[in-house]
Amino acid sequence: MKNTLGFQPLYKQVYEQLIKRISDGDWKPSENLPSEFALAAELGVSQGTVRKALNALEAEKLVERRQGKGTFVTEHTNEASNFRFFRLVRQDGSRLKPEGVVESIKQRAAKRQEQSVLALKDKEQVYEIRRLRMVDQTPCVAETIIIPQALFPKIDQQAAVSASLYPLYQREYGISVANAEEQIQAELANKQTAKRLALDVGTPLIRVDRIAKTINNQCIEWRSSLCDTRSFIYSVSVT
Amino acid sequence: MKNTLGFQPLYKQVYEQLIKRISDGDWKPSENLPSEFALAAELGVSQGTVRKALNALEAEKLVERRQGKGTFVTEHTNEASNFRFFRLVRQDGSRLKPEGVVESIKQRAAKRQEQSVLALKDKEQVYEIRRLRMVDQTPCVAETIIIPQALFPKIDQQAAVSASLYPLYQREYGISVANAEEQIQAELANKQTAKRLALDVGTPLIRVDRIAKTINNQCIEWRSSLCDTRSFIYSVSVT
DNA sequence: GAGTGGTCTAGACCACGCA
DNA sequence: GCGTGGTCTAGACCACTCT
Repeated sequence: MKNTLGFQPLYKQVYEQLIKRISDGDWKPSENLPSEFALAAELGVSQGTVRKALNALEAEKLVERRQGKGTFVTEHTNEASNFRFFRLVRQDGSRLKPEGVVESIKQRAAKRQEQSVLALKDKEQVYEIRRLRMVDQTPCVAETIIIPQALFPKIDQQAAVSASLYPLYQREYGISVANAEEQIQAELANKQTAKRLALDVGTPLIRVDRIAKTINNQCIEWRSSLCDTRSFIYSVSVT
Repeated sequence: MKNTLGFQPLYKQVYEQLIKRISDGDWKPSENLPSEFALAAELGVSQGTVRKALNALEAEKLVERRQGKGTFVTEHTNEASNFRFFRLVRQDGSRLKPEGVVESIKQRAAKRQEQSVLALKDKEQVYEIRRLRMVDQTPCVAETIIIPQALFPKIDQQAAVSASLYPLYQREYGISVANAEEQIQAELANKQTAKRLALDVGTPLIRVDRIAKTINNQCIEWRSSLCDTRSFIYSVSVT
């Protein structure tokens, strides 16, 4: 790893190298990476350069570093994943702990739009998961989740689909969601949605369309959530 | 600035010191900060420590650094400010350049909720600005903006209120918006909103409530935007 | 060419976690 | 007491900008 051929700064090369090895599964979630000195020796760079790469990985939440313990691949626990990706909060700003109720899981061929969003081949299979998220026994979000069958085989036989999905993706399939794009629109509850969320037809809802991506920017989930925002509010900070 | 008394790391102290001097106006927007070596000499620390502080400031978009030129206090231009804080995009993801049409600017006493959000005293005065944002001659957002009169004197006499406001705040009043919290709810267009946005009563809209803060976390604006999301979509990335 | 930030290195010392 | 990451320093060299 000399700098003679590379156009990229050394620490960037180290960064990419580490990303590759993490996504290859060289180190599992919650597993210890080698120490800074060990990585530096292995890659033939100084410890400071490795540190810069590791700090960048930490900033993107791909690893967690703890003084005295070491560097760990970020693990999606139910709490952390929920805190990071579930953006509905109470009026006072406090966070929710929603439970999931699975309505249905179907396997079918991907529709055209799903093919393009998830980069699927023609006629490729997907799972369509329909869930309700409940807070205090009251439904507040109706989700439709589309994931490629090839990436998540037999997920319809998993009992844990009612919990947070991202920990399941990571634990059972080795797929970690690294970031997501969300798009929000307003719409009215139709008859079916009204029934799912136990509210009146014509109630205004927000539709949150999320495309979730891995560390390699591969799109692995398309999730559409209809949220009743009378009790809970979608909250985000702009920096 | 020795480390004997400080509980904080040196670079953090430097960081806070620089924030203070920026918000005191020691350096104006788009003005050059001293070089790393000059700051290091002045503060009695090494250049590497100053660099760490400056990089942190850059990560929070408070300064911009350019190789060969120097470090500058971030300037809110119309384009940059719009790109950063205006989150509606077209269906294809491309960004909008909205124009503003001022409907009214009134001065009045702050209401109770405004007092608490903006940390105002009883009976303190605010401006209430009502604007429409237009794209291609079509109104898509109806805004109500509340700002303390004490911070923005005579803003009702400014011609530039129809443009992006944050550049105006910075240029005319020396107040820079550093970050914001947005909360989103769905609601139906009432008669007045329907008229403002030229759509039917009962059309579903998203209400985006934004609280904008300065570098010192002082809340300086409360903005409520009603957005027609049939043509444009609120877009945000979750990391 | 002079001055700026960007990269890379090497080494010292500190704070934390654990056996 | 050892190994980890966290801080701080000092110095070398590179890349970019301006004059």
